Amino acid sequence: MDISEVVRRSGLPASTLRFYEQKGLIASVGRRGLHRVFAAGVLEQLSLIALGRAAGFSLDEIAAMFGADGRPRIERQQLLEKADELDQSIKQLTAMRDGLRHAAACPAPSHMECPTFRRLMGLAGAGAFSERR
Amino acid sequence: MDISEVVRRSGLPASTLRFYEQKGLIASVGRRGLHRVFAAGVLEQLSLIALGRAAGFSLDEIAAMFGADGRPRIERQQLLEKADELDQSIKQLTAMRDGLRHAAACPAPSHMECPTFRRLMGLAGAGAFSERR
DNA sequence: TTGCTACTTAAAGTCGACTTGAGGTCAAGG
DNA sequence: CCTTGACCTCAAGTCGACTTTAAGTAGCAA
Repeated sequence: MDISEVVRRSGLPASTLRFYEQKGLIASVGRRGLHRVFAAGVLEQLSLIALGRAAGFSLDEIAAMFGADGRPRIERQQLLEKADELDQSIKQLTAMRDGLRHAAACPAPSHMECPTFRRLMGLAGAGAFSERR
Repeated sequence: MDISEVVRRSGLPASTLRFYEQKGLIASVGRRGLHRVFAAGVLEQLSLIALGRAAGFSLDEIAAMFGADGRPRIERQQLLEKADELDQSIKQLTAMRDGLRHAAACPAPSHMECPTFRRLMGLAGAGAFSERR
């Protein structure tokens, strides 16, 4: 496959593919002239990268999950840790969502008079939501 | 209050306070010599900013929520829209968390042989989790 | 009055994940 | 054979939210 086919089948721009290759996340199997040639497996690798990104791993972390052979070797421990992080995020986002919905429905003239809103503000001010995103 | 007291009571570094002032998010009530003097209300404003950030609003969006007087005027509509966005995120994160937990527990020798994991990969590769974070 | 130190400014730097631009090469179709 | 346009490289730019640095000023204790 040449790069244009990978672009077509992955939906990613060519610049991203070159960037990923430079970072060591994917590899081309060789060149035809100057042009990169990719193996079909690169599409699966790209899906895995997308999954890792969506789960919140950095590109460097994802790079570390590929062995020298290009096959993934993912520690189950790492998945569990990330799942726990996601649990934290989900809890916070849920509290935030409920707070926002309450404030939107709250009859107080200004949000500043709504105790629910103020409680959420207090939490945020105290850093209860820091270290996320 | 001088800046050091705001630092102490808000937990934010002075550089952030100056940056927020420059962005128009907060305002000092004047100067004592060169030194900024802040009104007590700035602490509440900072909490509100922290809340906005935690909910996923950008600093520019938050700035737009303050009237010229410094009092917040927040559209209920905007809160509902953000709540809906959060719902989306929560759904995706939940799916991701469950998928990771499954993969961690899955007896398949490699994650690549786990159908649940592969399904999640497929979704990610197809962009099902794009436009988040 | 001196001197310490906390404050001030403006500009530049950081971080992650890419994108963009300038300038160059070459495989393939006519 | 020649043109075309898809591909190449390397460096620099972008975005958001700050932080850092360098150089300067002034409030307050002694």
